[in-house]
Parts: sequence; C-alpha cells; structure tokens
Amino acid sequence: MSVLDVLQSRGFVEAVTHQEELADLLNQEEVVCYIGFDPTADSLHVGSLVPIMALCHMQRAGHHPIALLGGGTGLVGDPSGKTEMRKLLDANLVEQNCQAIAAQLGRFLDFSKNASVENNADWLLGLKYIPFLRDIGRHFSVNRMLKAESCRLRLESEEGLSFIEFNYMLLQAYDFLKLFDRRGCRLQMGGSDQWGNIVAGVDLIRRVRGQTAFGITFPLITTSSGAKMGKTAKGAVWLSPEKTSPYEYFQYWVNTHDDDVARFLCLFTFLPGEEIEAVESLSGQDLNPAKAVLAFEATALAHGTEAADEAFSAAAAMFGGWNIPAGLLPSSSIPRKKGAADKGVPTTAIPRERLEKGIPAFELFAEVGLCASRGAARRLLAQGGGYVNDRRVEAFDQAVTLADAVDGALTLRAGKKRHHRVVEEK
RNA sequence: GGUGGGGUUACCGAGUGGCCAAAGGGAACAGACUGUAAAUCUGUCGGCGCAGCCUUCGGAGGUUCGAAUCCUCCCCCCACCA
Repeated sequence: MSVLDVLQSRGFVEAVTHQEELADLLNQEEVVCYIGFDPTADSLHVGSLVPIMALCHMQRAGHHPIALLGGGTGLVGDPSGKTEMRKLLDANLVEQNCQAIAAQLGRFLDFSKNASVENNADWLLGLKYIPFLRDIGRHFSVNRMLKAESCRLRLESEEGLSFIEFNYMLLQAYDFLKLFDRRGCRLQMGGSDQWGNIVAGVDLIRRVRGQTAFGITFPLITTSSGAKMGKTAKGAVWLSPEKTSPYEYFQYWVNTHDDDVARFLCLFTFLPGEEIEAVESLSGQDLNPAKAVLAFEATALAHGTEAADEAFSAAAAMFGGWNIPAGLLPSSSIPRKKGAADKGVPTTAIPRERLEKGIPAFELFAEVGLCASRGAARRLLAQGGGYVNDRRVEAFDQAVTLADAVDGALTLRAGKKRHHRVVEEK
C-alpha cells in the first residue's frame, strides 16, 4: 500500500495532479515533498494538524517531508480564502514565530532523520525585483491569476485585493521551484485553498525546468455541525501547551461530534485503519470510549504520552471515567482501567488567610478565570451554572471558604464541563 | 487629485437629538433534556457587591439642558472618474 493510498483511505486527499504518475513515483523512490506553514502566530493550532499529519505519513513511508516556514511570504500575507486583508506582521515577530513553529513541528516529525525544515526567507528576502520579473514573472498570466478562486473572492469583496497580496501566488510558485532546485522536491501539498498556488508552482517548474512536479490538496476539515475545526469559545485550540493546556486539548477532542469520531481517528491518529473501521459501527454512548481514545492519542502526539496520561486521568476524575473495552482500537496505549487523578486539572493557589475569611463566589469564579469578568460570573451563578464541589452555588455572593474544601481542595465548576481547582497556597 | 458612499457594542448589521448600554441576526455561555454528543426549548450576552453608577458608536474639538445622531478639523476604507 503506497502512501498515496494511505492518505486517500484516511481522508487526506481532496485533489491530486496526475494521480497515476505520482503513485508510481511514490512507489519507486524516496520523494521529497513539502508543505508551507504561515508564521502568523507563535504556535500552530488544530487547523494545521491535517498538513502536519500528512507530513508524518510521508516520513513514516520513507519519503522526505520538508516543512517550509513562510518567513518571507509571512511578511506579505496570503489572500487565499480570506475576505479581508491580513495585517502585516513585524519582521522580528515573523522570525520568532518561525522558530517557535519549527520547534513545535519537531514533536511530530523527526528532523534528525528523513525530514527537514526550510525557511523561504532564505531566498525571498534577497530577491531582486527586476530579475524576478524577467525570470519568473513572465511565466504568469494575469488573466489566469484573476480567474483563480483566491483572487476572485477578494476582487468581489469590498476590500479589494492589494498588489502585495496579488503577488503571493508568484512567491509560492517560486518557493516550489526553489525547493525543486535545492532539494529535488517534486511534491507540494496544502489545504484546498492552496490549489491555485500549488498548480502555479507545478506549471512554473514545467516551464522553466521542463520537469513534472506534483500537488495534493487536503479537504477543508469541518465538524459535522459545519464549523471549521479548532475553534472554541476561547478562540483557536493551539498546539502549544502554554496557549492551550494538554487538559483543555484533551477535552477538545473528547467533545468531538459523534459523526466525526471515525473520520477524526483516521486523520488525527496513526491507529490502523482496520481498527477504526470497527468504530464506524458504534453509535450513541458506545462512541464515548472511542472519543476518549481519540483524545488520548491526539494529546499524546501533540504533548507526549505523559501529558496525555495526566489529561486522561484528570478528565476521568472530573467526569467519572471510562471503561475502555480491550477490543476497542487495541493499538492505542490508552490506559484501559478506570483511574482517577486530578493532576492535569487547571489549578489556582490562594493564600489560606483569604480562604478562611471566605471569598464571594462570583469573585472567585472570575479570579480563577472560569468567567471573563465579575459581571459574567454573577450572571453565571444567577442562572445556576456555578458549582463548588458539585454543589450548586445558590447566591452569587455566597462565601466560599476552606470549610467547603474536600481533601484540601475546592473544585469549582462552571456549567457542565469547565472545571478549576483551588488549593491553599503553600 | 476629483466625486460619491462608508467607519456602531472586538463578527454582521439597524439606529439621523432625549424612550439608547444602543433593534435584529450570527457566534458564544448557562438552564432543561442528555451520553462531557447533536437537535430542541428557555434565559443571558460592556464594566462595577448591579433597583444605582461608570466607560462605549474611527480620532480630536464644538453646539445643546441633553449627541452614536448636528457642526468643524483630522485619520482610515470603498466605488466611480482622472
């Protein structure tokens, strides 16, 4: 089974350029391929997982993935799929983001082996305008570029499309050419909004080098309810443990919609396809253990097994735990027995003095971050959405004291699933 | 450069002197129902120990008892023309 088959069967592939030729190539030799990552923040988020996993599959299959950081293109901004112009980022910031993202990718890819990182700042920053126009620009038809979906959206929008952004396609095509020249890279992958850019690169390589290059695009992954992946109330679900704790990350995956479980197991874990097939026949409550496995595996990939264990037992402590049948997704290393610990639950330490005196509940909920403001906390509590150690808080200003503590800790809960522990400061 | 149209509660979008912390929608949050799911119904959705007060309608001034609304200057965006 070639990687292409693996990717296709796991739902990674939306479109491929010359499918058969690419399949042959992948079967015959070690293929160098790449995906670009925009350094728009100092961390990637769940939305980048599909490309990351695709690179991982490539490496596992013995090919050579390159993660291309957009240190140069990041200074310009890709208009694809965006209805408004992105604000331009500061050069230093872009550089810092690149480094942070490279480190993050190192959790998924083994750069000491057949995988590497490149930064297009290396060849874009020193680019000379006139030679670029002569060598590269002449191969591009504005007529064609205007027809591209990515431009059309913006041309029709009120905001329009600035020249700097319009250039983006050339730069990305040039990236592909550069990687082809420097690394023999023959395959570019990317989100479906990248199709135009990828094809532009494939064309460019054919025109100037007379060689065939390939492209694969991934489908835009949405949840069954139609929303883009990786968004929650707090914003994006980040891969960085500082921005999204492993516990929250785990919770994000546990809350996967029923209809998405099998699909997400294919995309976001390496569990064997045959085992996942068994999940497809499950429904209703029986899916919950599978969701736990999904969450565990995804957390382990992003944060390591230890963090996944912690998040798993913390969630088990808060929600009662799961019984995970031995026959379910047997390749997963998830702990199969009920266990409980509260290590991974977000915790705040508060001086004993204050706890003895008692803190008004709404103040505590706001302080601990369970609510955005005291006002929000008042509303939450007024609606009966606040609990201390599973007892509903009756009045918004009810005093919470050490006397309420169980085993030296107070467990606050907002709504059904957001927990926070308060302990005495040592 | 000219002409016209815009910038509203971190999203969309009403509002052209007091009834406006500002309609409606989306998103979100909570409650009920559940399986830490979805759907549905209900409530909430600027801040503050909240029957009251404080800060918001691109920015700075001004008119007025009173301004998101009127006037002046400035900044930014869009369309058409050049």
